[in-house]
Amino acid sequence: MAGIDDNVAIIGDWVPPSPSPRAFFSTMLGDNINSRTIPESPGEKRNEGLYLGQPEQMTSENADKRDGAQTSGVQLTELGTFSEQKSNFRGGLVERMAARAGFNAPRLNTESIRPTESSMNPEIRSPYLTIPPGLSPTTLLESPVFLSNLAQPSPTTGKFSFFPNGNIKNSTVGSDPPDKSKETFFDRTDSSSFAFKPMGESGSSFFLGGTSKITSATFPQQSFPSIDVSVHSGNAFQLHGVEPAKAQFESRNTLHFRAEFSKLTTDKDSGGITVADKRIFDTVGGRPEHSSPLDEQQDEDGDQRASGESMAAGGTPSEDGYNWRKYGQKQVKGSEYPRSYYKCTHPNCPVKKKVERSHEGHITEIIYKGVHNHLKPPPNWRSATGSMDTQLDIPEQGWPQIGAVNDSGWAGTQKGTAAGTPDWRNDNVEVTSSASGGLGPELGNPSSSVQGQSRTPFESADAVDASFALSNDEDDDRATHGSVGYDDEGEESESKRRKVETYATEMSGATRAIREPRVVVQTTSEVDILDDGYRWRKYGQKVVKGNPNPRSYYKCTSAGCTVRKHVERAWHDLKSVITTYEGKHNHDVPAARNSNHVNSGTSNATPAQAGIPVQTQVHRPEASQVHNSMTSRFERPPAFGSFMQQLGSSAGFSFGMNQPVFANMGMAGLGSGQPKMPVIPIHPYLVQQRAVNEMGLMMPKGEAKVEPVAEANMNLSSNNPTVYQQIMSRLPQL
DNA sequence: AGCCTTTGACCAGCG
DNA sequence: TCGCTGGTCAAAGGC
Repeated sequence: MAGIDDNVAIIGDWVPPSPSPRAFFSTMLGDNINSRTIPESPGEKRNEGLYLGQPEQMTSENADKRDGAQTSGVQLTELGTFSEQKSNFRGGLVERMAARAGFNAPRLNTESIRPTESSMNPEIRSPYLTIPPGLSPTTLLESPVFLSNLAQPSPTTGKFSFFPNGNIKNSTVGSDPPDKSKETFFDRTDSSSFAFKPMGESGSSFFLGGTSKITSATFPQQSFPSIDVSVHSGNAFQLHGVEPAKAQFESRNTLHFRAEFSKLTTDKDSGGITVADKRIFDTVGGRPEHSSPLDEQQDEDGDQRASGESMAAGGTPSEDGYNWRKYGQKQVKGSEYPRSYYKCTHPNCPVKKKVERSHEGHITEIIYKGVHNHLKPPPNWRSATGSMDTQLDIPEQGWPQIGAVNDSGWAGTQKGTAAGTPDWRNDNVEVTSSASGGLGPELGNPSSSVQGQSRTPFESADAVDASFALSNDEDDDRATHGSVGYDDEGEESESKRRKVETYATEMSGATRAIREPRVVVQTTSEVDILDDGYRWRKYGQKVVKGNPNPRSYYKCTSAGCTVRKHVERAWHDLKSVITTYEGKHNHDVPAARNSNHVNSGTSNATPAQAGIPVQTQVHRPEASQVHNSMTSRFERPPAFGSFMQQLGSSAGFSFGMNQPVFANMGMAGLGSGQPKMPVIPIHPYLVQQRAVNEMGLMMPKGEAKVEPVAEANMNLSSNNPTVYQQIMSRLPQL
């Protein structure tokens, strides 16, 4: 298989571990991608191909710039070269990681890899998943591209939805001329083999492409969609499939969706794939937009855009099924487009979302925050997305929370991992596990503050990344950030611990004045403890200097409860999410969540029990004071498991959740002895994110990453045609 | 009348 | 303390 080193290197470099593209493809193709080399010349289009996922590229405007007509397997083939390129870019960290991991990590020069236009521009943000009007973010995540996601509800709706129209077939992104390797790849790819036909329309095919795209490539047995998704949600994440560019996984209660769907046709002459159609889905809007160079002129882009825009702006129910009220708009620094702020119109619903829209009306980024505490509006209010309602809106039963991972949903996956399947996730279940079960026991002890760390792929076996720290100290965030990072390897643990202890939260002045007990929870995984069983209302978000990742501030919504927390991801340790609790306890975890622990299966087990390496460090006894019980808090919300089960049952397919996607996928280069990919924790919203995680696409936002296409999903379809079909048939019609 | 968008002002965190 | 920045508020207006 692909060299482990490469994998490791990539993984290490990319904080969020994910199967290396090379390994992945190697496995899939049955060929050693490593052997394939492509002449590199920075600035060449081939780079673009690699970064199909780039945000800008995904946009129609960018599409024009590109040789969009042709795509090739360049990305795929080039994956093998990523390591080399990337190392240059972040060599230091990578090397350290590699050293830690005990292997030699090839260097990757991410810069060179990046697309010329956007990637090089720091200002440019990685493209997120753009969901077309009519498509809810949910839909996107649940799209065929993310087969694994099929079993997952939309972040906001909890429903399985599909693309309004279009099929997802094999796809490739990039404008580079195909090379042999590419040809081989694509030749082998059966464009029709992976035809994903949503109920809606059959006419068009969608491809999720690289960086800003979700590409679903068809493989003989498996299809590998490349996903470029940025999701910020309880655990935000960005996936950049093929696109080495960036997948960012932020542990926040926000979701970023930016996706571009392109229809590609195989151009054997060129040996590559031609982008026949590219569509950008606008979450807010109701329908997909055609942005591909080819179609752009023809389609009613403008009209659609306008439509979508109006829908969003108008506050009409978006695809997610909820109603939103725009309460602000601002030009955010560093963002090319204005950001609009929306609140869920439902009374007392804390959910908000931020939408950045391009001048053309394309939604370039959507960030969801919070969890709906209510059911969706009547169907008639909703768009055709066909979202499901009750399942996600489960205030009482608990919304889908991370905790339930063990259940039918992600838990299943983990179980598979635990089972010994050479699934990288297994070992890395850290967050998920810890969150789901591991944390419970550890953090559950109110009497002691605990810092649990899960191991990251990069770290040595005994090392643990996810760290949960309880700290009462007041210090500044900077300390925390430092602690989270990998900067100090050998002393990392200790250093982190110390830093964490000194972690200071900048809460509101009032809060600070009170100096209430503070609990700092740092997780390597994506779990930010957002769904710790309590209900939170986000009351602020800000980007703290020194950390590109915004910090979200939450208040406990329980009457009389003064507990607050803020969640932030360490910039240098993208896997790490720092959650700081502050305030005292006057209530228990909401009944809905307390009952029925999702974790009931493995989740109840400690991380160690679950096979998840966890380190715990006692920091502050005070932590226990936060709320009444830390245990319940850190235990996975019961809802999730139930949620997943519901999904499975309702959807008529149960495989998805428990299916060890990667195991099945046979993650190349991810042998049992290989470094493990961290599993993304499931967030309230994160069912879908989870899917992304499984794909191993999570990457730090803004970080150039070489990511394989969405393997997991692909695998699903190919390996489980029946299930796939079932799912498809059961998907709501748009 | 109700709901939403627009938009300037305000607030709070941060350096 | 001031300026910058992001997020929110709230008045005004439109549908």
